[in-house]
Amino acid sequence: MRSHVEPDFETAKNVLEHALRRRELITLYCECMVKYEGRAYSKLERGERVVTIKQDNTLLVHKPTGRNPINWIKEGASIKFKTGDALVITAESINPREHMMINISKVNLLVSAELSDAEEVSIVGSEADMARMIYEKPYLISDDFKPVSLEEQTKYGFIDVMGHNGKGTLVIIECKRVTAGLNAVQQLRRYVEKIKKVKGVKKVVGYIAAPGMSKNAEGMLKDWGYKFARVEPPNRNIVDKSRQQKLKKYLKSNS
Amino acid sequence: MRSHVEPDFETAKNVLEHALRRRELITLYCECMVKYEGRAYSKLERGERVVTIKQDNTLLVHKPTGRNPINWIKEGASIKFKTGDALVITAESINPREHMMINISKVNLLVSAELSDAEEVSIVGSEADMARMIYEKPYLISDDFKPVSLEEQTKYGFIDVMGHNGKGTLVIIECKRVTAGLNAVQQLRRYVEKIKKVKGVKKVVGYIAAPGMSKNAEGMLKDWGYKFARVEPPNRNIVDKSRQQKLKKYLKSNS
DNA sequence: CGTGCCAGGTGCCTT
DNA sequence: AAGGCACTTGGCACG
Repeated sequence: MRSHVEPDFETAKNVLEHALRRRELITLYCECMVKYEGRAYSKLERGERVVTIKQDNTLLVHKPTGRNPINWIKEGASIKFKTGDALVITAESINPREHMMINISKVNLLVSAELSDAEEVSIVGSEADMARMIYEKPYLISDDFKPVSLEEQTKYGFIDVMGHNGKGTLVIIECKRVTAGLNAVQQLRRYVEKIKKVKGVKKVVGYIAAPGMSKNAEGMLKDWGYKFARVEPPNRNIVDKSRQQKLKKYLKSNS
Repeated sequence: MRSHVEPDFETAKNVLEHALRRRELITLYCECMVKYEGRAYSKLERGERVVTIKQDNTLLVHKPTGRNPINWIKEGASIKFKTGDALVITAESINPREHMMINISKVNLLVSAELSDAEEVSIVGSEADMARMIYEKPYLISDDFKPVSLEEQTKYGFIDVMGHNGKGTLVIIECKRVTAGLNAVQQLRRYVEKIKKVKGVKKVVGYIAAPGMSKNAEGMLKDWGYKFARVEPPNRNIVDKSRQQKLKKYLKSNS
């Protein structure tokens, strides 16, 4: 655990190089200018930001607001430091071929430490979870739906849930965990058409299973003769409702 | 600029509340456990991470590696701190209804500062830039292409470049800055069909303009009678090549 | 590797 | 607010 307040460039460079070698996670509060070239080209004029170098050499530049880094370079970059009129950090990666340059005119704070974290996050509520739920509770689609397979691979993509109805007609289901749009319908169509061709059958029933559909998407769905089943993804928004009501009032009164 | 090494929970809570009120950017190196519920449900067991609270109350939890936060809550969350056996941070937001809880068993480092950054990043090489380039250099598509409009809005999406050929037939171009896939072709198809209907014409020429196409996408393109024009997005990979060669060797020798 | 596609996608813009 | 879509998308799984 190292912490340096307003170090000069030479000190900062030494600390940074040491921390990078030791694979420490580095956080840098600084005034900087950033240039990026690679998959695109970008320039960010001087301002105060937080630069992070992670233990896999991921490099992030964060503005004081916003969820996403304003500039970044992915893991495995080659990172170097130079001093002169400024402290300059360069990061370079191949595949994709990219280069980033951070010109730092003032280092306000520099901290670093090695973090140990073996845990992976576990998430419930993905599209796969939704498909599984439908497989287990086929009545969510219709009374006569009999699921047969999950996440079947085809050349045109993979089909979330497949099965048949009472009359032996194939049924294909495309799940979306959020409102389904035009894209979802076209995806469904691709699968239906492909399956028709491959299996040599004339009729295949196609379903969109989602919490909702956009209006245009619904129109397209009808045009092509597919169906919609309203299904909520599992474990969505189980946040306590009364607490949320109180929060709503609170935020309102403070705005 | 405040920096606290291994503060006790009570101190940390006070500092955090003060920093939050002052809208400072907070960085916290700590050992923590994270639970999230809202659009999905997730749990992350105890480990060492960096927690960031940005000046708009964006909350990020970063693992020691990887580009993206492992947990987050977007700007405008209501953030609170509690102490007891642990230091607990809760963040709550409505729309979407979400809740996050960070249970901190050890605070290794706590820093905060108010950052000032008025600059916006400027990016060159987007799809829009590509469309503009084609508009100015129509020969990139074909010798007889005459562009007329850019980013035309339609109900079924917006069309990157539109124009006609020498014979007065409408030409629609869908740009992709990376290899075009099945989705791109279906997008193009949607626009072509829509335009045919709206303008009441039988023939519309459709183009994909991209640096490349996937094999399946190419097949689909041919099936539907559309065309492909190989176009590189502007300013892509202008990184010095000889320097990259050296880097490649360097990384190889160090692996 | 490329190809396809989900993501707690995010962010932007337009109706 | 809803919808459509690009993104230096990122990330994974499968051929």
